[in-house]
Amino acid sequence: MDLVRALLPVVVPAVAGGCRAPRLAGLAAETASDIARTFKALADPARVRLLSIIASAPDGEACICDLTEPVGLSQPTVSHHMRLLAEAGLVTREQRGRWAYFAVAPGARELVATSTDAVLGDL
Amino acid sequence: MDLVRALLPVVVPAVAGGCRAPRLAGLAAETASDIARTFKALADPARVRLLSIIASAPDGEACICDLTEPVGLSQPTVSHHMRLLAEAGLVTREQRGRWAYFAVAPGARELVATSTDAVLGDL
DNA sequence: GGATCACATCGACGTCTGTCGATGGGCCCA
DNA sequence: TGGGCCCATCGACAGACGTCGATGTGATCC
Repeated sequence: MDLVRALLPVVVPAVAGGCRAPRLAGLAAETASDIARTFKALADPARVRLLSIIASAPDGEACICDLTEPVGLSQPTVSHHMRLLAEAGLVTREQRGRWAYFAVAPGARELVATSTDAVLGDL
Repeated sequence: MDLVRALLPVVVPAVAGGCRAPRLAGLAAETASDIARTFKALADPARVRLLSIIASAPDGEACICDLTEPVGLSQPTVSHHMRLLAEAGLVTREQRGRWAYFAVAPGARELVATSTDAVLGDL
């Protein structure tokens, strides 16, 4: 039997030898996937830059053609990233004439904050 | 010339037709990569679960053998994920005897918060 | 000292993801 | 009505990523 672990203040089955996990539990698999999806949207340098550009824009919004050049990516690629950000609920998309204007979603900051709390615990 | 965009309160070169980007600027490429690296560590369901398990553990720490079963992954895979979380500065690793104990890093929550502020603006 | 245990590393494999050029669909202006 | 512009979608491709079994490395126990 292992003395070190036996002294730990957790309920451990009295089995000799080996590591007996104290049945720890965390987030459910589905919940974890939802949270990961939010962070995944922020897990790419291009999307981080795109989001920061929009957030710091004078009007708080920008269209694809405003974003292509600053990030140095092709138009389809920028469009693809914006789609992911929109699907994650981090930006909103508004079609005005030929242009598609993107703005940081109202609940974006809170979405990240609550996700963080869900993982780390909101104590 | 496009009337809609010409009325926008941004300095736009007087060029006829086409989208003339108002030279928007956001985070630097290197800064964006650093931030994305933090979020990337949280962009996987398995790592989200692992982190939440550790955060909710009675002692605030857990070893690999405590984590393998709850997430339903092999030991090498869990070890791999913990390595990534540690490299991201989200968890700390402490070797005690045969076991490696992982705990949520002291500055984990702040790391995510400051990263979020850097992207969305800390207004 | 030999057996056992916890963990890290390695090599391999399938899948996901970021990127591009080409193309198509709307909208606007002349 | 025709042409030009913005944007989304498609198909393709390289690279990154998650996962596993097998193996190596220390530390512990008998």
